[in-house]
Amino acid sequence: MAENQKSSGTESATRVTSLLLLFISGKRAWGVSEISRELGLSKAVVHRMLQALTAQSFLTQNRGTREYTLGPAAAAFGAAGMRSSDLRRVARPVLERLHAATNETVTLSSLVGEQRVYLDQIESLREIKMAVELGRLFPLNAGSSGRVILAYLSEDRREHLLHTVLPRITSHTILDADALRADCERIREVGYAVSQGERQVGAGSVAAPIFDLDDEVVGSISICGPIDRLSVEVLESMSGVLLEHAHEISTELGYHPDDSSHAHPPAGRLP
Amino acid sequence: MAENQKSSGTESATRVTSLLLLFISGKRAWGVSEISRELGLSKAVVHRMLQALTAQSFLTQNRGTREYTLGPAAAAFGAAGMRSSDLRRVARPVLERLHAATNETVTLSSLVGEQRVYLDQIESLREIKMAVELGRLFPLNAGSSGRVILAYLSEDRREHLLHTVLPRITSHTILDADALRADCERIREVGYAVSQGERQVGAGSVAAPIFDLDDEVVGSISICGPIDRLSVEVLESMSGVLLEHAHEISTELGYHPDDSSHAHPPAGRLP
DNA sequence: CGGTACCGTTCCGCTCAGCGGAACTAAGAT
DNA sequence: ATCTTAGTTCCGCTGAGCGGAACGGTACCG
Repeated sequence: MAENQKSSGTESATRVTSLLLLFISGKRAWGVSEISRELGLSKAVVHRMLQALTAQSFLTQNRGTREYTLGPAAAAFGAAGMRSSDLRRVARPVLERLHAATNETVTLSSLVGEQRVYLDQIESLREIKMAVELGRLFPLNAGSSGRVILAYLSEDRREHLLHTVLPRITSHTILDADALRADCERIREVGYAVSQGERQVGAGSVAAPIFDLDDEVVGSISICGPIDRLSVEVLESMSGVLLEHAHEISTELGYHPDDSSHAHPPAGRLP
Repeated sequence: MAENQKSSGTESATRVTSLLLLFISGKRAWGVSEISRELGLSKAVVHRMLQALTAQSFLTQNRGTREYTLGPAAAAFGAAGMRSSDLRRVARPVLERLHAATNETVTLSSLVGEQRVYLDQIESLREIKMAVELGRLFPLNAGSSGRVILAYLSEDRREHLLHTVLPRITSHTILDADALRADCERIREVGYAVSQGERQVGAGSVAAPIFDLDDEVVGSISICGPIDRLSVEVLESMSGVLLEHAHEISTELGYHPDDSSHAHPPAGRLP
């Protein structure tokens, strides 16, 4: 998790972002030494960055424990990010229809670096239902929403990710690279992913990918809920309507499957 | 607006945050040259920072216009930032009681740099009601929630702010520095601020400050609604209950008005 | 359709921001 | 009392990255 990819641009900016990203990776409060170990930077550097970010209200320091947490500027920054998210805005009405059609919780995830984040959800109206935590990062190997993104990533990025240490979330999380590779292939054949209890015990979900106008995967939508209502068979039976709705979002983002504006599936930013 | 205060910590981190903060100050999309002018940095520097931030999904670049907007990683901070706000968590139950007592919309604002942001609200149950947009930044000179913060800022910070160009939000926004100074003094005498139509036409509000354990103002709560229900007299009559609730929040944050751990109203971070 | 005025992007040599090892203090834990 | 681990501060050396200049692209002229 302490991987710093060869960054374009200035390194100092990348440091700031990776520091900030720590605070949405589960753990809320961090100390200087913890961060220094996690990012492989000297305590002095981390301390100075934390001071700067605290002065700008992006972080706040707990007087007692001396630990840092996200501050009001982070909240404002995030709210602005939500508002100006094309994906979220475009997906909202489609999610509403999907929710009406299934009466289960439906979610929207977005790719962020080599992880994903829940950008939106509409909860089921049933009494027993599932609800996810918005704004928290999850790895791509656990759960259908993540793995369907993994399956449609460019091979370079997928392989790079598969060569890192994959985190275990539940006892059902798949960690083996070969198993993941095989599953990704299966997912690409049918167009959607199904999972049970990989990210959240007692939960089942089916997810479909969303593409942008460059034909690259940018996120996914899912139907999810308690496992005793959503067996594999039920999830499979929902894949049709799910795929239709996912495709609708992609189309509105400018995706054209038959588009050949690029010669082939494009890789990075090389000419 | 292109002010860079003498920052503690590393300057490069401050640069990154001030760049990010640009994107929550109204304008959604920014180009390299615009930012370079706004922040007083060379285009080369800005370009490199933008590349780094884009690679990390904090920003995305519009292929057509080449302008940058907030990306999915930014959106991830929305929910996460809100969740980890102490102020918000502590204030929530108090806001609920205040809402029950008044049946008007009640809001929570937090100081961010020289502006404020709405962190939370509970909307009135009436049909004609007011609702604010969470996570949006507003200047301190417009509206009661902002000005009550301004009134209790340290004199240094207040004067510094009054010497900058104040933005006009509505035709009723007060811009004159002397008028603001006088109003701040009046506010400190009674402990609360009242405003009508300064930030939002047709809206009236009364606001009280919230202090932390350093006796510094960190935010405010307000009661607000349509002006024809909330005349100045009505707003004044609500100030008592408002002040009680605000005080309750401050106390839970560790505020002790009779505390003399510091000799006098403290300024900055000097020993 | 050459001229003009922007835009974003890239290059490269110089320089000072800031890195990091070390020293220090504070607070638990043993 | 001693050990461990936390956060913070200091200072001299150095390479990350600054910024002026040059370049290529696009849009709007007259």
